Formats: sequence, C-alpha cells, structure tokens
Amino acid sequence: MTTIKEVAKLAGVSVATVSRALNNSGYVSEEARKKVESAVKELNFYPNEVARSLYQKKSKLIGLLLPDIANPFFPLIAKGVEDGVNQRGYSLLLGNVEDDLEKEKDYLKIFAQNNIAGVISAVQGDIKDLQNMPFVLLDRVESDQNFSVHSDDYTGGMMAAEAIVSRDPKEIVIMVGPKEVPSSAARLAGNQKVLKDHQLDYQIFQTSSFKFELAEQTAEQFFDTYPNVDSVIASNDVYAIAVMKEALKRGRRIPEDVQIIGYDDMPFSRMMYPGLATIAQPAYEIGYRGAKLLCDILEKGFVEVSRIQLPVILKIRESVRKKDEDE
Amino acid sequence: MTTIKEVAKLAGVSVATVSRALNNSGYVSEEARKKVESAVKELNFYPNEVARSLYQKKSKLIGLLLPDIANPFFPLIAKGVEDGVNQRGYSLLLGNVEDDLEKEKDYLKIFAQNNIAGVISAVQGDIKDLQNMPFVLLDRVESDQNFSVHSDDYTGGMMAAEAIVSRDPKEIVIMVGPKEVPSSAARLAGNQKVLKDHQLDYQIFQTSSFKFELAEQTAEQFFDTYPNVDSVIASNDVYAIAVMKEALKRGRRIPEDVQIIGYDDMPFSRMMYPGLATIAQPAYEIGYRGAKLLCDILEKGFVEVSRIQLPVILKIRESVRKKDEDE
DNA sequence: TTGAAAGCGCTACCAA
DNA sequence: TTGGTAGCGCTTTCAA
Repeated sequence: MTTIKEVAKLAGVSVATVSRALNNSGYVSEEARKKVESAVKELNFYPNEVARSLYQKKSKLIGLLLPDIANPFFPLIAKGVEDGVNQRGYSLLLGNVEDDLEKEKDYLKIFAQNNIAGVISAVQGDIKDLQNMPFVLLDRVESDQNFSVHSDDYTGGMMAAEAIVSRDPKEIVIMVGPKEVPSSAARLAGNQKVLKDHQLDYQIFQTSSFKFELAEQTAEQFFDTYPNVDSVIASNDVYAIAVMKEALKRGRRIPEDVQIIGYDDMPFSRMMYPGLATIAQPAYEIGYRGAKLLCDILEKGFVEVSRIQLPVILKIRESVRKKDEDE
Repeated sequence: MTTIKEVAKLAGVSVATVSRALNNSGYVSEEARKKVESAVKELNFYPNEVARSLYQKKSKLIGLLLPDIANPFFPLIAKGVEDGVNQRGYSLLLGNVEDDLEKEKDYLKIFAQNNIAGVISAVQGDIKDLQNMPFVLLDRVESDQNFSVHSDDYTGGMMAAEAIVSRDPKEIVIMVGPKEVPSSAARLAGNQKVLKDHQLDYQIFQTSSFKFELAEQTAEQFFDTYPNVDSVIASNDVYAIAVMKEALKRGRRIPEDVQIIGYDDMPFSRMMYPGLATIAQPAYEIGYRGAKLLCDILEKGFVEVSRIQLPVILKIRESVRKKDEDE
C-alpha cells in the first residue's frame, strides 16, 4: 500500500502539502501541485479511507437497512440507493435485517463502529435506535418530522379500488398487509374510501406478514375463507401472484371468474400470464431519491424538502376484466 | 462516542490494559478485568472499528461484488453470503457491478481504500484486478487454482436434457446463455451429451445476456425463429418464464404444445401457473459456503478444500409433460 | 501483570 | 505558500 508519505518523498514536498493538494484545501503552488500529481500517478497512489475516516470521525460509508433482500421489491430499492450514493462518492454497508429487531440493533452498532456517515432504512424498527446518525427512511410514514421518501399509498389504495369498482365486481375481498406497516393502513384507507363512496360491500382478509415464503399458504387460506370471491385487492404483488396461482389451481379463470389487482409492480408482475394488474411503486426511484436526500443532509446540513412523496401509477393488465364502459 | 481512554479512566487502569482485556490478549489480572468490564458496561462502550482497522491494516469488512442485484438469483446469494460472514463477525460492503468493467474496478479500489479483509465476487471480471486481496469466486469456474464455489453445471445440463428426452420431444431448442459465462458452456455441454447419446436433433438459440429487461424481447425473437418448437431447454428461469408467457400469448398450450425447463429455481418459479420445471441451484448455499470459505482463508490462512462444487436438483413441475413411461 | 509510548495513514493547525 | 506536528482511537511492543 502506497502512503501519502511516499508520495511526499517522491514529490519532494511535505505530507501536509500532498494532503492539501489532494483535497484542494488551503494553499498549494502550481509547481507543488504538479509535482504531487505526477508522484501520485507514478506511485498509483490513492488515499486510505480508513485513516481519513478515523480523523474525520466520519467515513464515506452509508448503512443500508433492508427488511428482506429476498423480497423482490427491495433489490430495486437497493439499486436505486446504490446509484444515488455512488454518484456522491459514498458506498454502502449492507444490513439485511430479516424483520429481526435484534439484528437491526446489531447492525446499527456495527454502523456506528465504522463511523458511518448516515443510514438509509426501509425497516420498521424504532427510530430511537438510530441514535444520532443522520438517516432517511424509505417507504415508511411515521411521525411528521422525519426525513423520508415514500409513495402515495392512500392514492394507490384508491386507484386499486377504483380499478376493481369499474369492472363489475361481485364479491370483493381486500387482502391487507401487516397492521404494523403504516403503508398497509394507508392503502386500506384508500380502498375503503372508494368502496364506501360506491356503497359496495367488501370483506377484509388480514395477513400478518409480507414474507415470500408464506405467500402460497396464505393464498390457500384466503380461498378457503372466501371461496366465492370474484375480485381481489391484494396486499402486494407477491401475494397477488400466489392468489392467482391458487385460483387457477382451483379451476377458476382469470379474470373471468376472479379478477385480481396487486401492489408494487415488481419486475415479474408483467411476465405473468395473464399479466398482473397492479399499482406501480417507483422502487428504484424511492431508493435513488432517498440516497440523494441523505447526501444533501450530509453535505449541506439542511434540505429544502425533507419528506418526499412519489406518485404511483395504475398498471392495467390482463388479470382484471374489461372496464364496464368498454363492454 | 465513548473511547477506550474514558473506559481506562473510569476503571482506573491504563488503555493498554483495557485493550488487552477487550481482546483477551496478553496478561490481565482478574481484578483488572472485572474493573474494565464494569466500566465498559457503565459507559456502554464498544470499540471503534475504524481505529482498529487502521492499525491492523485490515478491517472487518468484506466486499461483495454482484453482477446485477435486480436479477432474482443474486439476492439469494447475497443473503447466504451475509449470513455466512455475519456469523464470523464480518459485514458486507455492497458492490453492484452491472456488468460494467469500470464499475468493478472502481469498487475494487474502494474496497482497498477501506482495508477490506477479502472479496466475494460473482462477476465475470478479470481476476488480476483483485490484486492481493483474498477472494472467493461464486458461480464461476475458470482456472484451477481458484477459491470458488459453484454448482454442478454439467450435470445440471444433463438433467435438464434428460427431463426433456424422456418426455416425447418433437422439436428441441436449447436456449444458451452468454458465451463468456463459463457455466453456460458447461450446461450446454451437458445438454448436448444427453441429446447426442439419444441421437436427437436440436437447434441452438444463442442469447447475449442474462439481463432481466431483455427477456421478453428475446422470447419473441425465439418464437419468431423457431415457431414450431415443442421442447425448450432455457438458459435460466427468467428467460424460461418469458418464453412461457410468449408461448401462451401465441395460443400454445403448456405443456401440451410446448414444454419448457428452466435453470436456477428462483423463488418465483414455483409460483407460476403452470409451475416451471427447472434445475435448482442452491443459491443461498452457494453464498453461504463462499462466505465460510473466505472466512476460513482469512482466519486460518489455509483451507482443506478450495473449490466447492454443490449438487443441483431436478424440479419437475407442470411446465413439462408427463414422462413417457407414466402414460 | 502493568503502563508508557510509538505508530497505523491521514488532516488540520500553527508557525515560519 | 510551506512543513512540522499533534492527534483521530486503537493495538502492541517493551521496560518496569
């Protein structure tokens, strides 16, 4: 490993001058700069971030907390976050938390031990655990003073319900995600607003998790509970796909006998057959904007907008019937 | 941030003693240890990894290089790697490379700047770029002296072909992944061995990428090129699913008119309808074993086995027809 | 068994 | 405009 000392020696200047030249801080004569530059090139020198970080008490690392990287919604978020922080010179320390509060705490400790510059979190944990680290929350809407990026769940819920309402529903069941997840509640509220406005009856099927592994058995329970359901507003695309499969297995046609709308628009949703109608959340964008927001906080110390809400988009695909007026 | 100095002061000993007590290195009297422990507890002290890492010239971080985290095969690998390294006290620095050689180099530099302990890579880049960092390669079989974990692609290719052969194929097309990817070649060799042994004709459809975004248009081209195909050996599950969708769109029944077998067994493959028959690669296990292998290298300095090959499993699902003998 | 002190690579202060 | 130097928090000699 080449150090600043060796560069200084080769350039015939002091380490202080090299440091100044490298960081464009303080006075460096044109001549000295030239000498440093060529020494840096010759030795293929790049500064050790660990030493920097020790002195600054702040590294170029950002901690990323994810609930479950195997859930196909989160890799996209991660990609957005990564692109965003990279552009500003930061890298990511990965923390896949698995809905485990202990694991989350462990990671926050590790983050602190590594002089992390900030945290981007998409998990539901306790904000207080974040201590004094700068942070941005993704896909969570809790208290009002938070720095966060999320999409418009209430409107999304309304759009999903409207898509169903306008397609001749007979028996509507809303599949609701875990109660603790704020976005589930907002979506449900949006669903209900629309259904009530149209004076339509509906049932609620509460799920306790978004976990991939539970989707199939949940779908079975779902149809056991509501065998005659004809219109499903699913909690997310993973569960919607499981419901679709279960419906087809039970010999029900989609969308003729059962129509389904999901939530998220995962990459796979459009590759289903029939294609899954859904509310598209801009997952990559959520991550990307979250990254930018955090970087702004870190660099400027303040931000104009601290809560970013992104729009959702209705994606009509073949898993829902044709609209009433189209018929 | 609490430092070792404050702990020393509170405990009434020197920082050297605190350090020794924390690391169980050198002599520490029982009495001193007690005092240190209670001071640590009282101050809620935890050591700064950055300072440690600066002195040791080696951090507790491991760099993870992935080709594309949005490809559903890799989050599972990442999860395995993460669990594996966590158990040994390491954390992950994420490097999503996007099949971009420059980006890979950038990440390796960042890894070096952060005194990374080692690298786990699932990308196809140049090994020499890894310089002197200890590394483990996943899912790659290149030269013989490498540290690597991969699954048995040749056998997997044979299994896929056998599954088709025993199911009354009429017109077989093998969809082959990118030429540069060693595992594609091995799978193809396995396919061909079996087909030749059975003296069956087949066509080869070469793809240039594993990229998710290209799957749908590739599937279209596939059917344009081979409109009468009745048995498809796909390069992976993503492309198999795209082929399934395209077949259904064209009014061909699965598996009666077209039968398909994939490769990987992504979580979604079993949630398709019909379920996608495939060769299951133990993605999580590949990551986990890779992590263990690297940790062994780092801690012991040597390993008994440096190349780990994991078995693959044939998963028969409804996307292939019934076996000849079953009829 | 202990503590003083050097040093990991870098930045920033201060004096020249 | 420059260089000497202290110090970031920790580990590890080495002498006591």
